[in-house]
Amino acid sequence: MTKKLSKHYDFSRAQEIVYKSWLDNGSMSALPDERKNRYVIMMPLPNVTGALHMGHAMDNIMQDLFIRWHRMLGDNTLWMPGADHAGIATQAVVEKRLFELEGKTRHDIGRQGLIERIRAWKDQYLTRIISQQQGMGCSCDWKLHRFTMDEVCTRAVREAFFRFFKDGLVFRGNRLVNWDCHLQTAISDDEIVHEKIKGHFWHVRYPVVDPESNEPDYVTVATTRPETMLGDTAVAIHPDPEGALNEAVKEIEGKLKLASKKDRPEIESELEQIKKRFETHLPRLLKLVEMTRQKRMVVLPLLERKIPLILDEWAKPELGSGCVKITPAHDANDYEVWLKHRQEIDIINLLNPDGTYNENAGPYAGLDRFEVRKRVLTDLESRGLMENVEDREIEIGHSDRSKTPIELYLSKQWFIKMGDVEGGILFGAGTKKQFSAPGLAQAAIDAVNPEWKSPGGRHLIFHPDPERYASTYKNWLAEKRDWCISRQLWWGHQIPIWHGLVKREQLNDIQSLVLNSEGERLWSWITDEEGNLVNPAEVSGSGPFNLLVCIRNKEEEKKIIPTLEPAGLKRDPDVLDTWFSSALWPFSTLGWPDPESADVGKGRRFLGSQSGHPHYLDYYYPGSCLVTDRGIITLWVARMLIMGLYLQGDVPFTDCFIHATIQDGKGERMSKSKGNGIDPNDMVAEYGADAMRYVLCDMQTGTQDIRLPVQAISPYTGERVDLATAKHGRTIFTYICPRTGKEFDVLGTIKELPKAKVTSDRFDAGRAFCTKLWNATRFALINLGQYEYKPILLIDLESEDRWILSRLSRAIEAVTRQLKQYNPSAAIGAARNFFWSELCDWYLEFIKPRLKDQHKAFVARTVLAFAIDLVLRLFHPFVPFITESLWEMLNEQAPVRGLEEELTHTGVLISSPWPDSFKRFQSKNIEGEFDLIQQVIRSIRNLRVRYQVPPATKLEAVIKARGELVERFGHSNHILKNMANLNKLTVGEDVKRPALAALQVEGDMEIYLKGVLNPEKEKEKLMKQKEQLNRNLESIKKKLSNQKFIHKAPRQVVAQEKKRLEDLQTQLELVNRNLKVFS
RNA sequence: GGGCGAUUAACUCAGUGGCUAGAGUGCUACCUUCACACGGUAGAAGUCGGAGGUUCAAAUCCUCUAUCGCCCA
Repeated sequence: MTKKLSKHYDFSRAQEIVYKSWLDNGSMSALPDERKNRYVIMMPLPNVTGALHMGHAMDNIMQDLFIRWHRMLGDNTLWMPGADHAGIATQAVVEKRLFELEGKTRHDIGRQGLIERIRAWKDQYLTRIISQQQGMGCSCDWKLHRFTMDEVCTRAVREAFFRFFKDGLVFRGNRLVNWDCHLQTAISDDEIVHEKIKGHFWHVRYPVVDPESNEPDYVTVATTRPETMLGDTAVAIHPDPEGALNEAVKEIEGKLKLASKKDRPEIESELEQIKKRFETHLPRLLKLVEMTRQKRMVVLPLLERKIPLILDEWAKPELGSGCVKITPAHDANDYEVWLKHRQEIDIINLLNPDGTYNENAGPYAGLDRFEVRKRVLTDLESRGLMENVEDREIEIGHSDRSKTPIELYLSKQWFIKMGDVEGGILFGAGTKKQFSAPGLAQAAIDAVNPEWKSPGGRHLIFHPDPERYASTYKNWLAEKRDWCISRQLWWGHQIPIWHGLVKREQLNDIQSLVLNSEGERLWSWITDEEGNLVNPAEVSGSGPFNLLVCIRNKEEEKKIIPTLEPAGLKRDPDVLDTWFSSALWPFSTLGWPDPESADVGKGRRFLGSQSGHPHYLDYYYPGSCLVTDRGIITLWVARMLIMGLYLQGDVPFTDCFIHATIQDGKGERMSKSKGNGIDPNDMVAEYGADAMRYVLCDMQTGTQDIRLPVQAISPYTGERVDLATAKHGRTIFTYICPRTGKEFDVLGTIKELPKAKVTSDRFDAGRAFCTKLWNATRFALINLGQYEYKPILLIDLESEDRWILSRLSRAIEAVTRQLKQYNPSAAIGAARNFFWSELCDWYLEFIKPRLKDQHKAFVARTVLAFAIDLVLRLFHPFVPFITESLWEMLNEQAPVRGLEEELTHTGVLISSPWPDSFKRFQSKNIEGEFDLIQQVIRSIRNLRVRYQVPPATKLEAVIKARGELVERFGHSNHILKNMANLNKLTVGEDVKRPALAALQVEGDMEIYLKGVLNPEKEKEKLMKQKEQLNRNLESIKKKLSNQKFIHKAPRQVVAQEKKRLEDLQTQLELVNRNLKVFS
């Protein structure tokens, strides 16, 4: 059968068969058992927004690598797969499609209608995502697959929210959101496209109220959005304009000192202008500061409203007039100012949700924002309040979805309190791991402190660069900014709070309901104006009261809603931030709060205890390692830590491996929506899963970013077009085929253009590797013949066997060490280096003669089978399909492998043991000997190339070397003759230089190749060598003559240099002596 | 604007103070040798972004600077 093995690996067939066998054997199942050593990875949930791209592939393959490695190490492994409903992103995609295809908005089809559409979308993409993951070989337990909106997760979300609420950590407050006036929804920062456009900077005068004779009668403020002035509630001035100007001068002077000549004039003029301000602006600003202290006011033109002057550092004396208008409800910076001055100034919202101005805009009420701008400008002009207008490039945020300009809009949102809380917070309440910490954020910060330990004795470490990523994490958490958890969406977990104004008498009904429910099943509070929560039982007054009721679960809802709704309480329409549910992922998936009663759905694995083993939550929480991209350290990792600590009393995982971000050839982040995303399925189809995995593993070094140049396959010629250099067509998603000059699309955005597949020739290397591995194993299988294992003694081994075993042992050590250090590239590099450069390039060649020799074949076969077995194990976590296929063939040919003892295996590679390092095989002597042999063989090959002697021509060689070396060559004579294709080899200390022979000086050896000679060539070569030697000698001599080096450098380094000097001198003498011969 | 990081061969990347700075791809020459041409052998190719500093010694540490990327505002 093996003889029929094709030269190339048929990956598509192999992948299908192998994956099915893993599924059938239950090789990927996670079941609690008696093992104490577990390894748990919770998959970073892909969004159901769309299909996966190469960034996800990297993430999944890194996880699979570590899961497979730990499975082979004998750990009980769980890799939990799943997907995220991704609220905003998914709803946006579906809404966009709805509008494009049917011209409808969500309001046309209603909440239920939209949710159904999104569910259908989700089902479609979830299927696609899973097929992509299975296609690349992910060995997760699919029977555990979770979705953030399935029953198990939904229950966990409710429970978690309830606990936060009950502990007083949820509150409602104001917040500026990005408002899309067209779609009438808040949108996230990622959905804003920033564009630079040519705009204007209008300088407007605000008259001072009752100015005295020595006072200015107006202040000038500048704005790019004049219509927002209607919402101004103050004008700010820097509290210390002189100091601020001095600072500015200092800074520019500092810049000037370091500036290049070219940049100087510009900086000098800038400096000049600021210095002038001490005369032109400062007196006026100082006067205004004084007036501010006297609580003076200015008049807001058009509305004739009096607004105060305030002191705030946000006003920059070095810019504009030095004064700045404050519009808290429609500008993020101004809102910050308002927060600081909320006792002194108002906040005025001007907008209606549809983008028209409301009653606060006085005469402008009811007009659209664009119309308001026009009228405000005309009115200011006509009143002579417009000082001047500048042209200026301004940045405007547009909604990615409606393409209309974004407004900032003040709205009520729900928050979780991240800061410290008086009296601290109890973490892990009700578990065996209770502890107290000052606040949610603080607890998560503590968790990365190496000194800190959870009650379970754990903390979190980032890899591969612990400090860098921990600092990203800590810096973000240290701000302790409250977490806004509400979103004005329909797709997601609706906030389980019912609220509204309740009259005194109805309050009693609700209160009795609270009292009637059992224990802690229900919790409710009344908010006061500040958003603080008060127990209804303690409320006095006649109302109405603003009441919030949080209901813990669906069963309770049924009982309580009939009372709540008639009383005027309505469920909050908002849904929770997607990250709220994904932050619970490490335990919501395991059935928390109660695995025994978790409703897992059809065909899924039961999470309760079975066969006397603990249930999933007890057994698999806390997990081991989170594998993700650095982009979500704050959004997700930090929040998982908070949730884990707060609800379980322990970190959700002890290690966090941050892998590289994949970029395209231009250095831009890869994403499907940019058109530079590669679909892993396409690569799997073109190159095979293993080839793709091989390259991704090889690319995963320590650095943050990896460029993966992408090419489109031209639909016209089938040739590859590099997208980093290709010319764009009419949009950024279309390119011009260089051969035909015709345009094609990479995303399918323009229907009349053909769509090109995106690929990358970077994967060629992976395919080449797979072919090599395939053929090396094929070679072994062919040559094993009727091999039957018998134990052999180490004394039976030839020197090349001992050499390859020594190298193999070191390779196993290196791969294992690099995996421990989270360096997949170095790990696969060590494995490849052994396999390709040592096993294939040398050892297989060494043993070819023995394999043909009946008497010598057995030992060679034994070592060969042994080495191939271990190579397949070493490569399995990286390239699982091909290794598993080859494993099956190897088992057929040679079911038992081993040297002195049999190697154990399970029949399938996925669950066979990771190799021990066989340290006893390591020998420096034998490795040194083979270094020498390789050196000689290379020299002879080199001579052949120089004299163009075909490799097939047999030659005679003579080596002159020191006595100890001569002895070494003694027992490897046959190897040298074989590898260098010699018919005769003479080695000795005193051998004579053959008359007609080319020469290579290698260290202190002289290697002669008989039968060819060109004195000129020899001379040239030796001269070159001499030059090189002299250069090196000079630098060493210089070093050694430096007394400081002799005295200060470590003794070892000095000794090493001295030794090198000697070696080089010996070699130089040899070269010189031979030069004389040819002259 | 703040933070983090990158800049090393044509390309993609290793290399955290000490041999002549490495690998893979690509390139050049030769080789269809009975595992593999998705292969083999040999080779060419780098003033380590720039400037300054610390050190006996710098790609590596420090300062500044340029360019690019990411996160946050």
